[in-house]
This record gives sequence, C-alpha cells and structure tokens, in this order.
Amino acid sequence: MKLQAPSHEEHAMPVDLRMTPQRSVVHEVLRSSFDHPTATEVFLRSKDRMSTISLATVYNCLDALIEHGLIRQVNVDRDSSRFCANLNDHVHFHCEQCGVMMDADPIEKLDVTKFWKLPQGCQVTEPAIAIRGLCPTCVDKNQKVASR
Amino acid sequence: MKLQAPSHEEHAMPVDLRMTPQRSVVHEVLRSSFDHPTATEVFLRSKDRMSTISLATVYNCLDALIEHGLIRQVNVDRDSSRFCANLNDHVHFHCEQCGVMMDADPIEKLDVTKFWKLPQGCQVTEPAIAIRGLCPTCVDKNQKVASR
DNA sequence: GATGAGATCAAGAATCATTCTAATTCAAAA
DNA sequence: TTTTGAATTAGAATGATTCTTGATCTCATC
Repeated sequence: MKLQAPSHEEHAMPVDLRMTPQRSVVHEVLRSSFDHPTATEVFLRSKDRMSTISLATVYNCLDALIEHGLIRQVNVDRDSSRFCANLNDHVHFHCEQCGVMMDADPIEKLDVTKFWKLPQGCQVTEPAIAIRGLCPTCVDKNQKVASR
Repeated sequence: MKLQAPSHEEHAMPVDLRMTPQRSVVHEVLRSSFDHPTATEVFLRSKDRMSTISLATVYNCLDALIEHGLIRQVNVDRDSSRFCANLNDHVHFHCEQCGVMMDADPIEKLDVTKFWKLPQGCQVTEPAIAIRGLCPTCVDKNQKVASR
C-alpha cells in the first residue's frame, strides 16, 4: 500500500517514505554531522534526541533513508560503514592514521574508460573512489614527532 | 632474528619471508586463480593441495604474503576481502550482479588533485578505485531476460 | 647429531558489525 | 472504530576475521 503519492521516476530523490519520528531523528543527526559517523555513532547521537531508539531501528532507518536517496553509505576497506547526508556529487578522503573522513568536491568529471582498459563488454555504473592519505592534523602531528 | 638477508628497502617486493609449505601452497593457489577468491575460497583450494591446512593458517599466510608484497588484498564495500596475485599496477572492475571481479590495466596515471578538491593540507597516499558495473555475462543475461 | 629460541601452525574461542526473527506498536484507509 | 500492512524493538543469529594458546618446526650454534 502506497502511503503517499509515488515519486516521479525521473527524479533522483524519491520522496514516498513515511517520515516516522525515528527516521527524522536519524536523518537530522546525519544532517548535523560532518564526520561521517558509523551506525553505532549515529545510534548514540540519536539517543540524545530520542532515548528509546534502538540500534536495530537505527539500522532500519539508515537502510530506508539510503533506499530513498536521502543519505549515502560510505565504505572504506572493511571498516564499519559510515553515513553521509551530503548528496552533492563528491568522493571521500580517508585518513589512514586517524580514520577521519572528509568530503572532496569534483573539479571535473572522471571518465574511467580514459584511464583504465576495462574488460570487453563491461557496462560501467559508477566508479567507487576513496582517496587515502593523511589529514592535515595527522601531517602536523607526525612533523612534531619527527622533529623531536 | 633475521632468517635471511634483509631485502633492499628500495625494492617493492621484500623477500625476507620464510617460505613454508603452507605459504607456498597459498601463494600458488592465488597465482593460479584469476577470480580473486575470498579467504574461505583460498582455504578450500589450498586443501586440495594440502589437506591438513587450516583456515587460521590460510589467514596467517595471506597476512604474511600481503605484508611482504607478494599478493594484494582487494576490498569492495564490506564484502569479504578478496586476494590477488597480480602485482602490476591495476584497479578492479566489480560486477554488481554476480560479484565477479576483474582486473583493469591503467592507460595513464590518474592525478586525483586534477579531479577533486582535497581539503587543505592533506597528503595523498593513493587513490583506492573500484569500478562498478555489469560484467559481459550479466549484460547478456539481462538482455535475454528483457527480450522475452 | 643435539639443543634452544623464536617463528609458524592449528583448533577453537572471541569479537564485532550487521542481519534476522518474532512480538508489539503504530498509522492510515476503510 | 476496525483492519491491515508497515515500523519498531530486543535479542538471537550470522559470518568474516582476529585472538589465544599450546604444539610443532627451523635454523644457528654447540
């Protein structure tokens, strides 16, 4: 049973999602977080706003929000998934030392077929790009240690 | 205690690793596999050559081989890690439908700073790139289903 | 060849993120 | 108000990986 009018298929962001209090809280937590929290971190922050919410519900809400294009899931290696409410086209910079994750906005569109020879007959959906390195804080930290 | 002469630091592939029968088997399994098997798959294939080998040992051997640069670990999302004996510079194409993973060789080097605005002060180590899409087999399969 | 120290191996327990299950609650349509 | 399917919840289950511990092996030296 559809609870709201179905979204237009051609839109990137469907809206036929029942906005329950729990889903609102999870969404709001992510929209006010800039550090790409894990599910457990989202759960802890959600509890501040709704003390009865459970971890299972947070997982359910994250799934629903992802499915409806309201948030994005970010994976780097096999670390816990992280979540992100920035829907603009962007990739993630991941600090190998402290694990912090930062958004990096595109300058120009990458055509993967210009850079890699794909096996004959493949259909590309999307490249998954994570840029690894050291964040400014860790670069500083290492310099101080090195100069002692 | 060093068991063999230390490798030259400037070489990409250190060799001071004791090549035990178990490590040889795991390495050989990977060198003769072109499908990027998971640890469990490596374990099953290794048992054909050495029936007494354990999963724990396969994990230990994989770690040792990675640490010494003889194989590479490949992660896509939070799926089980896969392993790869192709040491040439390459990225991975991952089929979203059947999960198969294929190597894609580079045409030219990608300078990530040309394509994305990194946060001020970041030091880039390496981009982690996985290209998602449909493999030729799944493209075919879908066409047949669609044309019925 | 025997010995000792450290490396490696193996089995099973432990961990941890995530998913599943089943019972309960809720919200919108009839 | 009743019905019906969806959402929530707590806790169990899953599954990949890591840890622990004791046994075994290897090499350098005696």
